[in-house]
Amino acid sequence: MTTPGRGLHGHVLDTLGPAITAGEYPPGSVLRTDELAQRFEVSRSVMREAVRVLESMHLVESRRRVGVTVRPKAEWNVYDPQVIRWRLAGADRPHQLRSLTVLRSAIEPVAAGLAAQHATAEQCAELTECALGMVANSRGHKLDKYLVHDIAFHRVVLTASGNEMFARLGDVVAEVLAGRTHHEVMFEDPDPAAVTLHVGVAEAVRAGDAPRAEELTRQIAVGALQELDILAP
Amino acid sequence: MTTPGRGLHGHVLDTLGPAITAGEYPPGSVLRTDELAQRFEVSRSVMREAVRVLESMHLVESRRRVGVTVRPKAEWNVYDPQVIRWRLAGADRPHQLRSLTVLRSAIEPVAAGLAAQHATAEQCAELTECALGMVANSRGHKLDKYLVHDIAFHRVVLTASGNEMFARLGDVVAEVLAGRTHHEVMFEDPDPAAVTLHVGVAEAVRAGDAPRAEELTRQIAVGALQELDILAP
DNA sequence: TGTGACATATAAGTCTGACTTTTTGTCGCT
DNA sequence: AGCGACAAAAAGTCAGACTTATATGTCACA
Repeated sequence: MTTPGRGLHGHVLDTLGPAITAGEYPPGSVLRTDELAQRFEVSRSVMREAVRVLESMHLVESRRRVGVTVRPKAEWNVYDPQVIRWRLAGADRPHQLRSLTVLRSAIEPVAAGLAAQHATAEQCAELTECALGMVANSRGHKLDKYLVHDIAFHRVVLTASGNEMFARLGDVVAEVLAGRTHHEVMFEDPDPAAVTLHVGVAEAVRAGDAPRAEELTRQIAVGALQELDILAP
Repeated sequence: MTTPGRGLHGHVLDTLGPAITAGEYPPGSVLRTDELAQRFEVSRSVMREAVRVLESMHLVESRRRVGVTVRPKAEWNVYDPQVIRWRLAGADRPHQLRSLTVLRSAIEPVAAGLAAQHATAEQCAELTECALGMVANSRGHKLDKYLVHDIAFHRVVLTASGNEMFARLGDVVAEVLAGRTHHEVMFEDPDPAAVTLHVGVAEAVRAGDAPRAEELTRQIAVGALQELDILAP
């Protein structure tokens, strides 16, 4: 997604970020800039830049005469895409995946309802195209191709909602869907009911039927929650 | 909220951040580190740290031989609390307030439903206390006191949901509520219906009645949307 | 006239060392 | 025990020199 390790400070972040978000340094742990600079074999300037970025994510706090202290998890900027990626890549993955799926279940139905009101003709076309692509790859071990269309589908819905906050969740949803397909419990072929629901959403959006688009998307969300045993089946 | 201007690089951010998020530099604009360092009368090291932070927010992109280019709005990390504050403080305020209110309307009902299932006894007590505080200050020009309890109420609900992503929206909701009271259209006294709804939510959460908590919160959300003319009355 | 290789200028990136500032812990005095 | 002065520690700041990547212009050749 984002270019990894761009520059020396990026390389440092690629190591320190995952370590912190994985809880390797408990809250209150103290790091010292000079020591870190030595450990990563970079200059203090580079290390300081890395610390500034971690600080802007509220992962750490830098105080004079004390050092760089790790903040409690409750203060982290958990919506930062970088933080989300780090957590998804580490031991926190299952927990993060659940949090995000609950978030999706709240957002996407509303987004679909708004999309039904605001989607352009072009977006409607994209949507049906995505739905068709899902149908076409819903049988016969074509999970990867299915995934591409699934991701595109949800991204279009979020974008078409016309709300910038929703739109920016496209990347997050993509990570969740990809994660589910590649690492979590995903049956050999996707649930046919889910595929049908996606087609229905595309139709509802095209027809401008907001309540129906919202309701169908809510059912998709229920399915996603059930997959992770968040909701009783 | 967050300590402003902590250190020189913080002061630079306090000026550059609002300027960029206000659209003063159109997407693609090129800034040069050295020039900025001169303008703000800081060393290049400090300026570089500031740029790194802006880069981590996806507000700018730094490339060799080119400079620091401003990214299009669609790529910004719009969930970054700092970015939200900057936008709320600038000309983008009304638009940002609308986006956030729509976000709230999607999240909070679900959060309330979850809170009804997961809230501790202590959280239930806090909630009723907040609701009572709202009732007590709902008449007679006590908007500021009312606001305090209103903010606390929504923060408790979001926290009690047990979802970390929801919980972290507490600050955002606080900003929206404060913004509505202080700058936007807010009648002399809060809508009595809204107050009643809050009391109802507190009761529903205490009773563990998730559907009711969700539905009542949804009605609160509808009210908030109507206030901003997002929803037809 | 167009195209490819090459040279050059430019701005970010990096490193180092010296200095400043703030904060905290400690020690001695009352 | 309380209080104030002092010293140490770590981040913060700055200046300057050097490195590296790369966009762009130039020139020879087809």
